[in-house]
Order: sequence, then C-alpha cells, then structure tokens
Amino acid sequence: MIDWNLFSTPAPLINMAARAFARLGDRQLKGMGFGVGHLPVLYLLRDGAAMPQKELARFAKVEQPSMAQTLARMERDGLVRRVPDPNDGRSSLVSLTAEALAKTPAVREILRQGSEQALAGFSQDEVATLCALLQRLNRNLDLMAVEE
Amino acid sequence: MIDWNLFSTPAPLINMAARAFARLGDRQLKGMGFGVGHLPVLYLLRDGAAMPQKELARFAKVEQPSMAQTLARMERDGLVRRVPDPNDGRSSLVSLTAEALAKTPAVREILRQGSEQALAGFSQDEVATLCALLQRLNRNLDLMAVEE
DNA sequence: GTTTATTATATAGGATCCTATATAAACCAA
DNA sequence: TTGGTTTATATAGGATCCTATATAATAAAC
Repeated sequence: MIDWNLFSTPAPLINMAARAFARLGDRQLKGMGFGVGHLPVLYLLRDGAAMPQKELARFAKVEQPSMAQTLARMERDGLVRRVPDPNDGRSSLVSLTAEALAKTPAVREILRQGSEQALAGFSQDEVATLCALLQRLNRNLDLMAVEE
Repeated sequence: MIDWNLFSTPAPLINMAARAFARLGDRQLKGMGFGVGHLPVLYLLRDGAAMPQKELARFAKVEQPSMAQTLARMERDGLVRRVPDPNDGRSSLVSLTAEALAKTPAVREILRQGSEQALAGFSQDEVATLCALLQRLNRNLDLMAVEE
C-alpha cells in the first residue's frame, strides 16, 4: 500500500525530474536558438531526412497538434522548412534548414554533457537499470492509454 | 559514450513517462474537477492546513509564478480559499475549501490505483530501486540548477 | 462517378510550466 | 524616522503540452 507521499511513488519523482531536465535543457540550448521541444525533431531529422508531421508526432509520442505548434515555431525561427508532398496534397514534408542541421552536433554534445552530469555517481549498471525500468513503466503507461 | 538515441538515456524516457502520467492523471481526475497541477496543493493541504503560496511553491518545487497561477485557477474553481495573513500584510494563507477537502480521499484512491497499474509487473524491490535511482537523479539535477 | 469515410493539418481553447519584471509590505540601518 | 533592501505576490510574455473540432484532400464504396 503506497502511502500518500510525494517521494515513495515514481510519478512525482518522474515529474520533478522531467521539469528539471526541461529547465536545464532550455537554459543550455537557449544560446543556440533551440528549446527542449525541438529535440525530438532535431533527432528525427538529424541526417537531413524529410518526413511528414504525422510521423514526427508519432515518433516523438506527442499529439498531432502539439507537433504542429512546435513545427510552426521552428519554421518561424528558421529551423525547419516544409515542402508540399508531391504524392499527397494534404501533407508536407518537413526537414531541417541548413542552419539547424549545422548545429545538431553541438546540441548533441551539450546533451551528452548534461546527461553525464545528471548521472554523476551512477555506475553503468545503474544507468542501464534505470533505463530498463523506465522502459517497462512506459510500456505499461502506453497500455493504460489505449484501454478504453 | 551515450549515443544519440532517444531510448538509451534517461531524460527522454522520463519526459515520456511524465507526460503519460499527466495525460492519465488529468483523464482520471477530470470527473472530480481536479487536474494534475492541483496534486501537490491537495497533498500539502490535505489535513486542512493553511500555508502561504511561497511554501506551497517550495514544497511542490515549482516557481512562484507557476504556483500563483495554479492557485488562481483553483480559487476560480472553488477549490482553495485565501485569507490575509494577520502577521504579514504581503501574504495570504491558502487552504482547501470544504468541498475540495472532502474529495481528497477519492483522489488518493484514484492515484493509488493508477500507480499500481503503471507498476504492473514490478516487484517491490524494483519499485524501491526505481524510486531510489530517481531520487539520486533529482539530487544531481537540483545541484545542476544551483550551479551558476 | 458521386457519396462517404478516412486521413493530414490546422485552429480554438486551456492547463501547466518557465523567465523576467513590477508592486507592495516588512525589515533594517543610519 | 527615513531610506534602502529584502521578501511575498502579481503580471507579462511565451513554450510545451493536451482535448476537441474544423478543413481539405485522398481513398473506398456504391
């Protein structure tokens, strides 16, 4: 029986960590013109690929309107470009601009350093354990979202 | 060397889990007139206590303006009440209304069930390990936030 | 081939969070 | 006591996410 305690149950701990990661990430990426919401897009289009909004939303696990807004902000800031899909008049193919693409290695390095610092004192086994437990948790949460 | 992969590093897994928890929580609490942002407030004021906004923000680990907005929405919805602090003219003491207070046991039960379902298949040891690792991670993140 | 259903985006409205800054009360030092 | 600092809230502006719904183009059915 879990007690009504903010620290003995994973959800509040995960919420705190997610907000801390977002604050730090925004702070570190700000100078380069990025925000944490851009990261899944940068990751998915890192090799210069183009893909429709729908795919980006699916891989990033955000709802379609969330991705639409993120892409609108990124387009406004010159980070992505949309070209009409020649095979589907409803769809556009999104890709990073040359400027954004050029910055992805630096973003990657910043994230690597941040992750390293956040995991200071963790053994490789502990990191692997944490990731494995989080993956199992995410699978359960995905199932709960589907049910009814 | 972590690779540029969304699933081998804790941050994206934590972000996904946090959003999944928030979606589920909002869905389950909606019928009772609550949202996930209310939870730290409900927890901290669960015994009928009154405390200033500053304390609520500190314990919930959100910035003061975030707590101010959450309380404004909760006051608008009749969930909290503010009375001027007799000892400090700048401050108000926030407490739950009788209606909100009456619902906290049901909220607690809904959260308990949700947590149980999210942790389906986890042994008690695994839950404890996950919480311990998350607590260590949060301590590191707190340190990183302080550093300049 | 027209009608209907599905699918890709867009828009509306709102919750939750953030940073930066303004305001007002309280405290403290001269 | 007055003037400067600290402290509690409030406000402004914006990012990220959500649900619900509208629009437009494709696909499927008849």
